[in-house]
Amino acid sequence: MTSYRLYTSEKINLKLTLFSGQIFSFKKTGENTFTGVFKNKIITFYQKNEEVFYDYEHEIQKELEIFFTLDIKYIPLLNFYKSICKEYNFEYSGLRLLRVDLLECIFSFICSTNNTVKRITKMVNYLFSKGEFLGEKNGEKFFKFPKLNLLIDSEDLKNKKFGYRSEYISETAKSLLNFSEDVLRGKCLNENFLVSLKGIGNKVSDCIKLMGLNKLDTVPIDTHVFKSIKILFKVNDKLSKKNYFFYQGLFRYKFGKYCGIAQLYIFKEVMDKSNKKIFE
DNA sequence: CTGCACCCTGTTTT
DNA sequence: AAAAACAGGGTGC
Repeated sequence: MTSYRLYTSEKINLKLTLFSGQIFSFKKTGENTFTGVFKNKIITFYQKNEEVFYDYEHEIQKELEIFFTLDIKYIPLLNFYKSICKEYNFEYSGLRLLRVDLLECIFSFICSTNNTVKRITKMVNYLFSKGEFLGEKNGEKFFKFPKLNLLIDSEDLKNKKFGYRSEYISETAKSLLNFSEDVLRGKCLNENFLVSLKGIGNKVSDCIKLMGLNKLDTVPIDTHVFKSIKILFKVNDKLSKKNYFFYQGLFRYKFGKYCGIAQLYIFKEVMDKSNKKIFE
């Protein structure tokens, strides 16, 4: 395990980014120190002033640039959003959109329905605990994401208070069992595949596309984002299965091909304003 | 195809 | 103190 510096053209706020409801597998393991699993190995990030360092088996600058979407320059993008939208501030805070491992993403967001970040985190940690043990950091244990056959025991999940999501996880694991990860990636890019899985509707599917499939023009519409859509486009409507794609199209037309990032920043502002403690 | 009750559980509000 | 509503939706009738 060696320590490396992550070189970034824009400052990253680790805490903001790792606990913003995009990924649920990182744990605080010290002062400004966060540990999780990246590409099946333990990674520890820590922030010293504005610089980010990481402990990993080897140097992974390029891979982390992808993880933190450092290939996209947020500051010009946010300036553009400021120019076309006065309802929100779009202040760069070091919050980054993440590109998350596809399988982790799928099962995390199945857990997310009608749920809070706190409990999603608990559930996702339990799923990880079924995987191969990797090691400990500051008393916390870390595991690889489990093989799919370890996720089909719905009774076990029910006992762990997964509720009606137990069947969703079990059924989806069974459905995905046949595919290699490469094949799966291709299939998930298909417009209709994700929503054909149990427990995945439009919103969860869009979360998976945005974070797990590098489709940055995707805007997952939850109740909070829909509230801001009503303000932005001056409509008074209810979100339904039918008009979901209409409003998504409206949002995409306004904010362009990285509108998923606009969504992330708007969502954050809405959460901050409504004083909801979702980020902890 | 649309609308709507219901779903598990933990927390907050009434 | 108990009940209802809500929480970053989805399913199935």
